[in-house]
Amino acid sequence: MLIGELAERAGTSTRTLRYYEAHGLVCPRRSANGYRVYDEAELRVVREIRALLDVGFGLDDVRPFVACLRAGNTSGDVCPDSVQVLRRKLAEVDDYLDRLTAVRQRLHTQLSHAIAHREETCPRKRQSGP
Amino acid sequence: MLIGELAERAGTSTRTLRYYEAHGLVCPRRSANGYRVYDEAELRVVREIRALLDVGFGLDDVRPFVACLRAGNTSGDVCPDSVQVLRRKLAEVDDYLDRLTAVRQRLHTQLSHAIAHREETCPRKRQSGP
DNA sequence: CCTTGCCTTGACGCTGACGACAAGGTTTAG
DNA sequence: CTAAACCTTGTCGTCAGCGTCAAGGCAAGG
Repeated sequence: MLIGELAERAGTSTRTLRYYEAHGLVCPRRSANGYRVYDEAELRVVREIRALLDVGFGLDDVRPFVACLRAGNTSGDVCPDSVQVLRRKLAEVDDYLDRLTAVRQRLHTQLSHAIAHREETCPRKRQSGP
Repeated sequence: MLIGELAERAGTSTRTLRYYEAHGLVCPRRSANGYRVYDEAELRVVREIRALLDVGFGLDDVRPFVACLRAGNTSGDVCPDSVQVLRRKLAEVDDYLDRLTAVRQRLHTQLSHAIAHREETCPRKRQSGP
């Protein structure tokens, strides 16, 4: 399978695949003319990468999962390193959720206050100011 | 007040203040030698900007609040445009919270599954594989 | 006069995951 | 022969909010 086919089957671009390769996530063989040749297994790898990136992982976070798949596992998340990343990411997400919830609360309060204050400040369009 | 003093009092850097100016958020007078001169009111403006950026707003989102303060209001969020931005941002945050919650759920499930699968795959260090 | 410490503009660096384009080689079909 | 449709490497651009020099002007103290 050449890069174009893999890209289409994985729902991404050739640029992206070359980018992953440059960062050591995939390492295709080369045919005589220098073309990248991927085998079927790489499709699953690329899909794993994409899925994890979509969830907010960085390329570095993805590496253990790729290695896990390469090690012959049917799923990329069953290896210790992957589990560790999962734990860390879960904690990060929890943290972010907390902060975001706090921000939400703050915005909500601010909005209510602003509206109330507006009622008070500009009850009608007329103003009696100096 | 010169730029250095404002930066320190606002808890930020001179670079940041010049950046805000370049993006039309502050517009100080200039003294004879070309130095930026800010008055006290700008301190509140800069603090408002910082507070909103910390909450995840972009510079464009901040503009209405600055204008609102400049219009003489004691608070930057009482003007219609600010309220509109607040509403939009609140909606965005709610949206993000939803997605993040979904991701959290997914990570949680994946983690449980991975650990369970690991118990199953590697109960002891020995393996009887092919 | 010299140093110190402010200030000025200008321009590049950074982070991440690519998109877009350039300039060219290869293979196949007509 | 040539066009089409693949492929190659390399380089620059993107978004945001600054950090970090660089090179120089201005003011005050010793």
